[in-house]
Amino acid sequence: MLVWMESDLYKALVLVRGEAPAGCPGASPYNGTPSPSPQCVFLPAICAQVFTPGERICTAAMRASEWLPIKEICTTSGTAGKMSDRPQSPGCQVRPYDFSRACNQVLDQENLGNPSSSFHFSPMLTDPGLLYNKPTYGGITPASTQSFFPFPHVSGDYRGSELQAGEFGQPKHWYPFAAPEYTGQVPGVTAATQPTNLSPPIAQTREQIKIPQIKTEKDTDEEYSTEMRVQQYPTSSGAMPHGVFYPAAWNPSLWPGITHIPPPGSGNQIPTVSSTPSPSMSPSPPNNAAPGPPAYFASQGAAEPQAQTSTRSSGSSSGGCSDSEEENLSTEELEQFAKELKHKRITLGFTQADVGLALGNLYGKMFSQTTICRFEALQLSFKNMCKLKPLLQRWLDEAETSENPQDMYKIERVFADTRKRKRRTSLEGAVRSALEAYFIKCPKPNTQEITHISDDLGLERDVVRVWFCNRRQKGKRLALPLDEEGDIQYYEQSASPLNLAPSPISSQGYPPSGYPGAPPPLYMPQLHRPDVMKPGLHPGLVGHLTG
DNA sequence: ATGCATGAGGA
DNA sequence: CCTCATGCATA
Repeated sequence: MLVWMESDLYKALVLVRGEAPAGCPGASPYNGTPSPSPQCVFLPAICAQVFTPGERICTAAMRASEWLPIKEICTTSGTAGKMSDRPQSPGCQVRPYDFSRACNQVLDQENLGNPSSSFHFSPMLTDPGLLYNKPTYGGITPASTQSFFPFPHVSGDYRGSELQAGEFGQPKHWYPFAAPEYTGQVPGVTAATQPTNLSPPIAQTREQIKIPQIKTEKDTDEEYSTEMRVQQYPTSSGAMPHGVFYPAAWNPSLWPGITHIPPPGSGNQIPTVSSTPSPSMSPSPPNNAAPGPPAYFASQGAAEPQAQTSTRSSGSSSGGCSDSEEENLSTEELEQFAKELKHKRITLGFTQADVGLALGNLYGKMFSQTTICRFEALQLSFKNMCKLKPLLQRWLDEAETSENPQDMYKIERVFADTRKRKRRTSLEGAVRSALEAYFIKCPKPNTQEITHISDDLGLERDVVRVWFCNRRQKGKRLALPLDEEGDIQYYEQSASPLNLAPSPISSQGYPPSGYPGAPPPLYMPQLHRPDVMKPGLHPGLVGHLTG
């Protein structure tokens, strides 16, 4: 573990939340004291209060890449209340990995192709030795540190050049460095290469769309974006982008009988997650923000229709995830883990995107912020959760113990996005409502029906088709545990060809009175709830299903 | 955080 | 064509 002196903690701190609390003397980020990096600032000891135990700081005595966890000095969490994952204020970021992690590696890796400006600030690693002289890693030299990771490399076999288009061909947004304007949501690419994002302000896309209500984001009309983008990827293989590593072990089994086994005595007691800011096992403040009630584990059944309709609360998830890596998981375990992950991640100062990236670095298979987000929010299928959990678990373990968490991120890579992606269609409220209405009537329209709908709403068939696909998928994710919601309504799949009655929109200008902008209903495969619903229930019933 | 999209794999 | 996993782009 880390070896550090308490005194250091009082010497310098990082503005974890981007800002020091009001009334904190000398809270100014750059109050004259030299800081190891733009993100490390000196603050009076008194300011230690802004930190919460577990958070990481960088003392002046350390190097930019060395971050230590705050222990007891912080008992309050002044700003911990509601922080966003990403520090917003420039220069006050908590991105432990920022410099060092990049520089060390990037530089010696052939990554140079990209004269990305980001690389140029040199990380004051004047004395690298300091960074790696910890007992734990004794012997490791700075050089070797670059891609080292204590744990087993799941992917001894990076499929290096595999460069799967699917994974790497897309523009990824990722700001490994403390770019001043790191906005948090990873807007784009490094400034250096900020591409054409500058898409022409306008254009007329309407033409392709019959209805004015439909608009496409980013009006570039004709062409889908083809711009080149810079991608920053971790890489431990120099020239090789990370291959996508798929552990052969991923042996997704079908849906496990969803379980809800409250392991009574198990040390792993899991608090009831749903309702309250559950107590977290971690030492930090209660800000755990588990979004809503874990809403899934309910009907992912598609894969296994008849399996567990009303289960979800029984036996252990044997068969759950037959993944060599992970034992059988119960929903509780997953929920618990998700919360833990989120909490610790935030505590450690990592963003969801960071985690996804780190996984790529560690296992060769990276994930997007979206995926991590969904994982934390339990919005992935059970199977998927099971699959990801082991990876995240290991990341977490590593992040917690590593003294150089930055190492979890490495370099940046440049990728040219060659794929064209269809402009995202933005459906207007009324159209969405109409689709919802149709969905209620028929969650799974056939080709004809789709055509009908698309004609009716003036949408492209494909848009409609995809919408339904996504809607169904969403329905599954949103499915709430039956038990909990009691009367959740499940819309039955219209068995017969939709009598696509009147178009909610075109015929009436608005969704049928039945579902005025009704929130998405829950979609349940017929097999699950054969009898429960009938189209046309009132919106109120399904209202709670969507956020 | 989430809407729309892509693509693999499966009928 | 669907489901499912996943992600870009955006709210």
